[in-house]
Amino acid sequence: MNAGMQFPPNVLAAECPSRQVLKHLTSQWGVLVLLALQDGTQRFSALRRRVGGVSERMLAQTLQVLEGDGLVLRVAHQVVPPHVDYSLTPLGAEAAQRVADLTGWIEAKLPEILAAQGA
Amino acid sequence: MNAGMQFPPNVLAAECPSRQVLKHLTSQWGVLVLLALQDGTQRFSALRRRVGGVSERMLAQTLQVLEGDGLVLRVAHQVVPPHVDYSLTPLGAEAAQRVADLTGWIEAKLPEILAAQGA
DNA sequence: CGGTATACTTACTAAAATGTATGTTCTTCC
DNA sequence: GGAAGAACATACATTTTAGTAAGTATACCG
Repeated sequence: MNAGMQFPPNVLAAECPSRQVLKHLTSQWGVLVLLALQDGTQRFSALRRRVGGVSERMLAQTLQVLEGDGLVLRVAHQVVPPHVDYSLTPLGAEAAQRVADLTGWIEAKLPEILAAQGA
Repeated sequence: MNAGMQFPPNVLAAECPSRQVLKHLTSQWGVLVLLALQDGTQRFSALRRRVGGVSERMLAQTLQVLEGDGLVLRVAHQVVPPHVDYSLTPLGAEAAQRVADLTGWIEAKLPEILAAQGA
């Protein structure tokens, strides 16, 4: 439907829109937020505590991007002080699974990788 | 062994060394190079053509980082003009598989994601 | 009453990633 | 002879990403 789009999608092609999605999913904070959300619905401040080192600004931005891709669901309860719940959409859960596979592998193989770095 | 290291490794912890590896693997060009190398040994210029949009500078830098993590093997034949072969190490092949799972998923679900973006 | 917590936004700054252009060294092709 | 190709390194400019600080409205706790 789109002008620059090609079939099938191919991330190795510079102009393919999948490239943008890839960037979102593999962004530093995108990966970690997806991972954190695997534990279930959480609110902003809880996520911030869970994802080590993320700033409020980056967390907010990352959540907006992921929401824009349909991976994260944002539910704001109209109360004061604010209460907002974030969770994975079904699509987001699938993505989170692949991301978790990758991070899980890294954690498991870290000793080997660290050893290779030393060499 | 390392000072700041913790057990078990946890990417959600800001100080964990797995964070660095994650950044290497999920870097824009890191992902695509790993993917491209799944097709087997290739030389620099071939990789450059295969990975759409990568500059010589970025490709060289990315390959060095991946080599440093023990994921990519670099073999230089001492001839002129230069001939250098790049391939995945066994460790790199495992990583590439997870990365390919993720990118494969993105390519497959791209229509859904694009639809979500429109909404 | 003063401090804390909530979920952000906005403005400004700093750091990191990336691109562009150029040089290298020699060989093959027209 | 001049151009192109190989696999980079290096210097410089630009873009993207990220961090810091401050502001917002209100309610609860002591």
